[in-house]
Amino acid sequence: MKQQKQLIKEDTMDNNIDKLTPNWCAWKNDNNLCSGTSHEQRNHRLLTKQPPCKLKATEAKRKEMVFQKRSSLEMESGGGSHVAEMPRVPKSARGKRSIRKKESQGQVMCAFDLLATVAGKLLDEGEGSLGNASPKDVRVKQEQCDEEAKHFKNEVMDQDSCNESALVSHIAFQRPVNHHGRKGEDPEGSHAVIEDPKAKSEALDKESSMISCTKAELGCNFAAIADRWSPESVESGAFTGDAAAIAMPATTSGFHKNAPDMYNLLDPMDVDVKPPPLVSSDSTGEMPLYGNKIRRSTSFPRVPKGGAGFTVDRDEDDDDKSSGCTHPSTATNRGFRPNCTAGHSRVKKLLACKHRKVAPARMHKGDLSYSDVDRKPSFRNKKMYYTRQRTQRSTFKRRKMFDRHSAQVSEEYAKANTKFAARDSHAVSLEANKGTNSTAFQKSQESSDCHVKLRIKSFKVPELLIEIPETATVGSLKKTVLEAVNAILGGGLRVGVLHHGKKVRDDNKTLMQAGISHDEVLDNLGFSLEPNCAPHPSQLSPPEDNEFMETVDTTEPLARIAPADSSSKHGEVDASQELALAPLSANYQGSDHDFVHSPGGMSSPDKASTNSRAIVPVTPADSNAGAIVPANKAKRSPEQGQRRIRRPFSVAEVEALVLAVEKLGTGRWRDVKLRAFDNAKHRTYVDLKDKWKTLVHTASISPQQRRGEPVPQELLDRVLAAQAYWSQQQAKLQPKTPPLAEALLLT
DNA sequence: CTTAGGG
DNA sequence: CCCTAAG
Repeated sequence: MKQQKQLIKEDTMDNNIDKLTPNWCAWKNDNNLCSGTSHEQRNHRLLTKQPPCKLKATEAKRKEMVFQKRSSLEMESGGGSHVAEMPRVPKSARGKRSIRKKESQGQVMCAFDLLATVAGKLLDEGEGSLGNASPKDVRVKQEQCDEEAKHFKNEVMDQDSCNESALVSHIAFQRPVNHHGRKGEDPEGSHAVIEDPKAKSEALDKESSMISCTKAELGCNFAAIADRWSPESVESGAFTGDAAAIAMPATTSGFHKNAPDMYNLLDPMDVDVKPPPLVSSDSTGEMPLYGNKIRRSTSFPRVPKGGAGFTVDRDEDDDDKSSGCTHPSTATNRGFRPNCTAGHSRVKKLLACKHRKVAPARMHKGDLSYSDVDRKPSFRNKKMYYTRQRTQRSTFKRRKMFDRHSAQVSEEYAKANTKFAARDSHAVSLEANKGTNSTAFQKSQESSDCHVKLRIKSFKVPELLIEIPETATVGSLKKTVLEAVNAILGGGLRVGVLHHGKKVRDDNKTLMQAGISHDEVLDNLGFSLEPNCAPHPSQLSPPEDNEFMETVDTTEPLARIAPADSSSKHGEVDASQELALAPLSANYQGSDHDFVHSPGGMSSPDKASTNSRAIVPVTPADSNAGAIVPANKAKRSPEQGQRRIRRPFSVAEVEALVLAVEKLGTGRWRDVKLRAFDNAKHRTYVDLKDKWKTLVHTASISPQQRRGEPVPQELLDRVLAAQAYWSQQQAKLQPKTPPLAEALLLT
């Protein structure tokens, strides 16, 4: 056992070796054999009392490395299973190196309560920290840009550029620019016109006097607004002065099926940007404010500086049938990987969430949330995933209380509330005792057209955790904060509608049905910006919503934060940020490939190869999707003990699993995990083991008795074959029987 | 932390 | 999927 571990460590730590042997799995196998990783071997050793062969293994590893690499490659490619092993990133590199380093350097997290930020405290506090630079408050982050980091960075860049253009084109294509009234224009023009033909036609069917837009629509509108919170707009102060004006057509329904869409990260892109030019400029890759470093900010169209009114044009049929919230991993984040990665790597978002193990596990490695902080120990571990998950688990109980508490707090922070006030009545402002308030809204209603017009003066943003070198400039700090905000708004944002303090969950209800009518006192209508996590039932019930109803005019603050020097000449900051960021996305991507490729036979080669560079959303299987989402998706389960959501294995995953098991054999689930599901953070080796168990069972029962997504018989056959083979091996207890996976495969 | 198994 | 005993 020990030897095994040691060897594994070596494997993971020795970058050089890793690099020399892309196909480390192969030689690792060998090592395992030597080190007696497999049961047979272990057993054999025990039986034969063979002394551990640590040295032997190690030496063998190096000596045979080359050979192994070659032969294994041949073997794998020839064996019918095209496991295009992507160059693996040594665990050591994937882990939270940055974090580890940070810790060692006595960095301190600098948490900005966005709320406060918005409330205008940011500058005071933020700058204060910088200025006073008490070692405690400032974290110095000095990451070394090792080759891996660079590599990753490059990859990220590439991908991003692709994404960007892709996204832009997407936008351009799907959303012919619609110009709509801007705030201040006559009632007619100020209506948010939803151009969805369906909606329109349906609208006709409805009583014009009915306020029937669905909540989803409302949400979309807000998402649109949120999107406006772009650097440009902020910089220009547009956001500040411009209250977002939304007018919901009295009779716009028919978005039902799109409802889930509102949770989709793609939402922001659906916003109709007023000036077409902007879109185009974006597509050209112009990055007004941030330059290349901040890609995510350029991922979607920005609102013109003028901060002109805009409208939401929501129609896109959603490809995501899954309620964006329920399946965070799969559905929600597809479109925004870049955002997530970028934003999250540097910003630790405190997602509320009493999410249990899941959430942390899903966070990107670069993420460090409060909760994570608590688990510091884990971060030093090379095996992040496992560690994390486990840690979570083990720590979970102990931290129940804490979690609960933080969860609540976070939730509060996570909500941005909106307040509506009759147009004529000035925005109502409640005491923001908590300072958590985020939004101030004004609602203007015109009974004449039955539109409920809302004007959002400001939003509260979820709490953010920001880390920045103490050598960073104030400007960079501002920039960072802005970025953080953007990350949230752009990627992990959801809008919740509160009515009378209660969350209105049914997106298909019309406003009228929900009791939100133009002639109602809308003071009870509120909106909340929430992390784009899977909104779990539990989280939806917050009776305390009222707390969020406080209204604070945060306009000013916002403006102040945003103006960060667009020209960030703070190499340090950027560098560190990038570093932190790059590995993340790279990892993700890499894993992506890994995953996609693993299934070799199954997934079309094209797909696989293309995928690497493909736009994020393309995620084929799903396991990967899951990986992404995790980042900003804090699954919140009020009940700490919430069971993990069930994620049925896709055929692709099954194939990957089968493939891995064929090669590694049963009983080495951790390796299987590493090999085939390294990126599927939601799949633990236990899960894989269980899956295999069920697969074996499934394979042995009649097709009629099988349930769920049918697994190709071919795979099941392989399962049985592999199972048989490996059990036999185990039975034989033959130590020196190398994995005859090939044999199996060739059979 | 991993595995193996039962639930 | 969860939980736990064992190693």
